[in-house]
Amino acid sequence: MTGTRGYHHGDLRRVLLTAAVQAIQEAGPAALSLRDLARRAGVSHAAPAHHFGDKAGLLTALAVEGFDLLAEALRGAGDDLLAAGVAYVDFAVGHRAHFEVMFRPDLYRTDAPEVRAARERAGAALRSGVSALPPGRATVGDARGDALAAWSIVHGFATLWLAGALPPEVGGDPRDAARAVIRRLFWP
Amino acid sequence: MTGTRGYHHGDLRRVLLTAAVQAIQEAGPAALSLRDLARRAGVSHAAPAHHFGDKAGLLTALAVEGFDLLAEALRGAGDDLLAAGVAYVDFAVGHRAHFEVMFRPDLYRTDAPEVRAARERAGAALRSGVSALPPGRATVGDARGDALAAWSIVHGFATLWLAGALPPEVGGDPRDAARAVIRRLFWP
DNA sequence: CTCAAATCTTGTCGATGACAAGATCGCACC
DNA sequence: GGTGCGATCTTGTCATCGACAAGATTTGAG
Repeated sequence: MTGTRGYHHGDLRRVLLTAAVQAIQEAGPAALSLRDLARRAGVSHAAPAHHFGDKAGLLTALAVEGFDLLAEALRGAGDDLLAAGVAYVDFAVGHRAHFEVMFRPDLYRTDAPEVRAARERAGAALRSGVSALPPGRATVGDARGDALAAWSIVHGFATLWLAGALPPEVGGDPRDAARAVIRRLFWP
Repeated sequence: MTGTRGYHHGDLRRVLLTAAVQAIQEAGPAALSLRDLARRAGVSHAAPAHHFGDKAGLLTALAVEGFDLLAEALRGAGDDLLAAGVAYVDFAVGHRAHFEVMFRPDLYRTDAPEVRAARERAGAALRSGVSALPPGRATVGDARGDALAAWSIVHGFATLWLAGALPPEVGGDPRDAARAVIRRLFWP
């Protein structure tokens, strides 16, 4: 139970997921290799298949974990729109590997029941974070449209940040830059 | 010059790029295979390497082409902010393969000089599209911040749309949905 | 204590990317 | 009109990868 010795690893599933996060942070999801993960974990090349079936299975598990981590982060931000937006960007930067997998439907099985459920939990947290518009800026009509606009702007900023597409003038702190961007949406 | 006969293909480079666009649209960039492209083009498995060096080289060429197509699309939209935003989303949906490669730095050589140049051309077109804010909504301070917010919201919407992450209530026409989202940024 | 299921290993196959070496073509130059 | 050289494409090869099959080891329920 304490480590990696013995025939049975003890907690291989978790170790593989953690190694996958590490590997994706280093070289992106495209370069991910199950055999490399097995080497990192000190097990044989076929061990990962037992826990995840195939590569898409491992990434499916990673996506589920990612949506749950995102839901948790958004809940922690409370009902404040600005805080929720910053939390979204902060999650993307802080859990880059999860985030990069979650929105790449060609990499995993988006229709798996666990994925649907986790995605729904994150969606509920997101809607809750957007539900409270700033005072003096009541919803004029379509609250769903407000939510979509808010999601779009934070998702776009996070994606551009992660892609390294933003010019250097934006600065080095994603939270500060994100705040300035979000403010322009509902505090014009 | 007219086709694929003979030892020399005639226009293999272009044919391979077109086949790559097709293949990426079918199965995503992760499933792209140089040997599959060679089969589609009717050439040997090593022919692509001559034109692009390696897989990253082919995707680099695809990214350059994508940034140039984007610049062209944005210039076509003129100086209208709303039109430029819709054009951005329209480009992402209409040139899905290019767009999915352009913002994935782990897939190609983002520091190649041709990439830097093409990216700069697209960036200039983008800034020009955002330069003219709607009447009655003059820039209060930071025009660069306005541009970043506009880029973020259209990029985020396009990415979420392509990922199939948006709920069905958004509707089937990305241009209409994008217009509604963009309007919330500068016409609150 | 026994045995079945869970876990991991070894072995293998087809596919892939990258590289090397050779064949063929086209064109500038004489 | 030839000729040689560079560009283009082919064939051959190797290490790596994902997936699968079959076997070995361990755990734990009964």
